[in-house]
Amino acid sequence: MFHSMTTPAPIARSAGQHRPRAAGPVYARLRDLIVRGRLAPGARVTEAGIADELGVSRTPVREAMHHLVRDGLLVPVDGHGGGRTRLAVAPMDPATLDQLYRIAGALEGLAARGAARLAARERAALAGRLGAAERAFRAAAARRPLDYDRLFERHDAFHRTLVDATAGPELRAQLEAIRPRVDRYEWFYAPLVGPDFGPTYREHAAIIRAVRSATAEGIERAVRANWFLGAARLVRALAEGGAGRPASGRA
Amino acid sequence: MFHSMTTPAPIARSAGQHRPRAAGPVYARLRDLIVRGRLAPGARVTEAGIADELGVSRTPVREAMHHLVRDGLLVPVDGHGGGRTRLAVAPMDPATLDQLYRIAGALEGLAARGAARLAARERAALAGRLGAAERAFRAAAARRPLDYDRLFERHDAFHRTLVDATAGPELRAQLEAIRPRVDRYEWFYAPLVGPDFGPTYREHAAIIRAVRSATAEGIERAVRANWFLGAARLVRALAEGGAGRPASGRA
DNA sequence: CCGACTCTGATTGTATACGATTTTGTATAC
DNA sequence: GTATACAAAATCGTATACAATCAGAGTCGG
Repeated sequence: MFHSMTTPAPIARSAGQHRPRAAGPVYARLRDLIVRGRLAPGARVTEAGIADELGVSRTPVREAMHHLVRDGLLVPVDGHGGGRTRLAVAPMDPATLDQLYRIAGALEGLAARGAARLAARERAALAGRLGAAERAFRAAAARRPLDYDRLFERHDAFHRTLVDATAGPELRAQLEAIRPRVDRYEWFYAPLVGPDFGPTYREHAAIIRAVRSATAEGIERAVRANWFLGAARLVRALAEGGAGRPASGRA
Repeated sequence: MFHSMTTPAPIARSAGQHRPRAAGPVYARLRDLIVRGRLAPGARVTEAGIADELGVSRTPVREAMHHLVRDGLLVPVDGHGGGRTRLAVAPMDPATLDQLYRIAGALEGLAARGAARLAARERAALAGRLGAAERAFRAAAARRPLDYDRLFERHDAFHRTLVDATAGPELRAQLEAIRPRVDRYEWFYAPLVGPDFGPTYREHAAIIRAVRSATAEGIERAVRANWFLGAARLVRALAEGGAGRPASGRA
């Protein structure tokens, strides 16, 4: 397993005899593996297998896997009637994508309403920061060849700027909870959408305008539109173009 | 600990020598303990303590506690800077309550939009079921003395009827994820609100009317209003009335 | 009397052993 | 050739042991 990984090396057994907390790194590693498609949808994942692969015992792996189940990146596989739970990488399908994006839109839209309660000075400052983030995103989108890592980072930064300025801790936590899955779809289908980011540019611009001067309802509408339309774009691209990025993992 | 529990007995060591899956029951038990206030906000929770109390080893308790952290019912206590995480029952405060209810409103509102896409016949049927659920809720609210367990069950049933008919699996999962915390606040502050459920009746009636004949926007607005106004009621009740239900747990 | 230091107890994180159940592979009968 | 029965491997859930670290009490010095 993980034949395509660039670093199949064991987990941080780096310095000294210290036994660093392994569950966190294991989780992060597994999550990224799934989000970036190195572990294909449907691939079965076993505790011992991952543990061997990463050079830790089953205990932290088990904890990480439970975490991933909670994230929706791993799902219990069919039979397990007895009480046993065999896990596999969650499948990807357009219906889930649509729901996920709508949820993200509803949550981020709810957060963004808070921008209307900001003082005029702060609203302007936020709009300015969003403009800067958007410019950075466009710059990344203009580079050739496309650097997807950078592009995703810039795109995330735009939304993070908005959320950090408007959402409370609970809302932020909710958004963080679904982000791995959203990122997974984004990463997977990106080649189908790009390199034409025109609609995204326009929707982001509308968000910035709304943050600058619209009512709470207007801001929320703009944010939701971005997510809802993004979902529609991806679903359509999927229906037309077929499979997305070739998964280097194995099924 | 758990002096006030009615059944401090060990977990299901009931039949045969079978070792039943313990993590699930441990989670459910701990969650209910917190939701119903038997474990007071701020109370520290240790793995070994719970394990002894419930007659299982630390392993399933550990799993359950991680689950509860994810639910937001347990939080890492102050320092934990090193890499160690001591856990305590999450505190309760009006700001969190407000955010939680707004999130629930946004999600359930998003779900309820789906009612507008239903066939006329099914919309009417859903409105009928909601009406029945609402009548059951009012009946429970009219009983004296108030049976909170029954009241909560009926109230949940109303919302569940709506969500089950309109939300996809992802959205339902999101709502389930925040429900324990919502229930916790609901349970804790109920004595402050009741027995005057007039506003709740009116808001539920508005939801039913909207489901019967309004647009997606109208339905969503009605659902949101119920949650947003509910949050406002609880926050206000808290500000006026002071502490809610006396916690029988220890701090 | 107050502050810094040390030591001990408590608590978490990880590793490993064991039992139980499911799944898979093989051989045999029809 | 197919299906069934049995055996063997695999995998999960739990328990327990051990190591490392942190919090707090107690003590000593100023």
